[in-house]
Amino acid sequence: MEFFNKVGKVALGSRLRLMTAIITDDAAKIYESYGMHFSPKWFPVFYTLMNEKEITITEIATEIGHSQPSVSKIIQEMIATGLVEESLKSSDKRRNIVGLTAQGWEFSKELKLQLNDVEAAVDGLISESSHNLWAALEEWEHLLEQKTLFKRVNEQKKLRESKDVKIVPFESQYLEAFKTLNVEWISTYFEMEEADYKALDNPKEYILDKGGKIFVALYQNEPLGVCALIKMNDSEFDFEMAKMAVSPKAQGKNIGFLLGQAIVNSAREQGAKKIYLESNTILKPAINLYYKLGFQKVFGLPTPYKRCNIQMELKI
Amino acid sequence: MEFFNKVGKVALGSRLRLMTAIITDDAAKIYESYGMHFSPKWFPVFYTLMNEKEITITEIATEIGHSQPSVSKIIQEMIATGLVEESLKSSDKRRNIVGLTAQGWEFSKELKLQLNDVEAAVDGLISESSHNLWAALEEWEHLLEQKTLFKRVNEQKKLRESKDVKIVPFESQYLEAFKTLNVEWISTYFEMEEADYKALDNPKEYILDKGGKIFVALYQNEPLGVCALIKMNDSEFDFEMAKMAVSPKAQGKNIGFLLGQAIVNSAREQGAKKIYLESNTILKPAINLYYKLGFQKVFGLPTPYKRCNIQMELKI
DNA sequence: TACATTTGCATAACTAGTTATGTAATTGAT
DNA sequence: ATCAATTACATAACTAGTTATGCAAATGTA
Repeated sequence: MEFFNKVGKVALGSRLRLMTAIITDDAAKIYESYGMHFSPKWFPVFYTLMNEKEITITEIATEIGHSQPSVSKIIQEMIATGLVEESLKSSDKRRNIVGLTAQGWEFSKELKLQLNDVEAAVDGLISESSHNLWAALEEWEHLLEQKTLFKRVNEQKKLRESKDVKIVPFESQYLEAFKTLNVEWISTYFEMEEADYKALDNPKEYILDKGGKIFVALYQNEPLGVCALIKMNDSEFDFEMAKMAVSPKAQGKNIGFLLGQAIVNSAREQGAKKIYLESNTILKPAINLYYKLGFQKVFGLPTPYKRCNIQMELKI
Repeated sequence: MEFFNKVGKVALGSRLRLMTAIITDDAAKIYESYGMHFSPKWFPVFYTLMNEKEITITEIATEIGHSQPSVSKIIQEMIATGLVEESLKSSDKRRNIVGLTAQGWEFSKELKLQLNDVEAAVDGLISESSHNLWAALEEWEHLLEQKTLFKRVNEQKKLRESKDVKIVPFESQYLEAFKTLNVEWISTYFEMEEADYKALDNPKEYILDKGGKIFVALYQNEPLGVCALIKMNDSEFDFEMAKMAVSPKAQGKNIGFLLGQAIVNSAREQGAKKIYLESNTILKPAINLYYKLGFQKVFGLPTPYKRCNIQMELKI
């Protein structure tokens, strides 16, 4: 298909569907040419019955990776042709234990011959090709089980968008953003407190003039994230990371991580030994982010905030 | 899937279907996470419209390898969401020329970003795997175009069944088979002639005693094919291959070829220089077989048979 | 110029799967 | 012992494709 070369690998799904159609169409012809009245879609179920002798419908479904209704329908069709019988001995009347009939067993002998031929043909195809389709499918099942395509694409998205994020030092034009972004999330999850208003209304006095820093994340030149590095009173070398806020509409762009990195780098440049932070465990993505940045839980330090129920520290 | 390892490569179709389902399920999630109201199945059509600007439904169908009704339905769905408009200028009123709306073009910009992410994710998967699924699919499309799976399986069947075919010299117990197998095909396509009855009723006198041979093909100990090598009157070293007959129920087991080989080998052992045969061009599989055995057309020799319209010869 | 054939498309009916739902039988918890 | 929860299954309704069919428009041909 010329089309696939044009579109590129995003059409993987379409290409797979086409190949599936080609193969199953031929499968139907193959059964016919062997004089077998057998639908290709019956195969996984029939094969399972050949090996398991007696088994319930749900067991077959999990074995072959189909839905239970799918197996249910297939079994009904095979009963109609006389290959399978149902309601075999079971004390549990919900369960429908099915197995092959004498005719089914007879048929399985013919089927085995055909399977050998098909297997040989597929092996031939594999040996003629330099890329092993069968092995590739097996490998992809594995890789996608470990991390879905969805997750992989989202990682790419984050990566791309984080390239458009610029972390810049605070300027007076970002005064409003610094306050509104913080008020937004704090008042969503908690109540604004006295200490919040102090820092958000007067960042110059409470943060910058005391030797702290504020960083702003710009996405397409709009300030969508902020975070402060505040010098702690007790020690020359201790800082607090606080007032991190990212706009909900900019979530998933890695902004939190980039701000955190900027904070840590800045602290390091200033010769910091420790960075401390306070948070609340209901903010799960934030806590995960802090761990990712290298923070560890600590206990028992005093705090002015009611909402604080977890304290963390990063030793530099 | 444990199942596929048990079953082996005959389940290729099932495995492909499962992988297709996994990929398209994730595709739907991906569009959703980008905030796009877009169904994955629309993609090939939409992509074509992005590149072709204006195009008819049938043209799209051939381009992307779908059926025309499939494209017809997809276009209707996309018109309903406002991405596509139809009935664009055309003097031919049967044709429905479709193209993207302004909204469609707007959407295509977003889509391109997403496509980059997907392509990067798929490339990532390919580089993580040792078997390239994308390349394998492309290769298989090619290989199956050249020779379908159906044909490949049939070749394997022939190969297997020809192993169960034994070619043995004539014995008196095969007298009846020699006649009935020949009468069967001759009277199907032509009329029995005087010369037929002579040879079929008295093979000893007319064939064997004159230094000829008859071979019988046994499949599961049943005589299902016969063929004679007859010494020609004019020369010590010339033979005729005649009275080849294979039962219709044993077709496709390579029996004709095996009989032909036996005849040729026997002639060679007796020091033959030429083998001659007579046939009719309506018997296409037979003529093909003779070519396969190495026979070439010759012209103008006398023959007692009305049904003969082609004469062939193999020089040894 | 008339009429048969071909073309382009929509619609209907089918296929092989899915999810959602209802029901009877069994199991578990008080 | 009773009642809620779970389980096994069938059935219904949906999805994404297919082939079959019918109709109107265009083309080809005598």
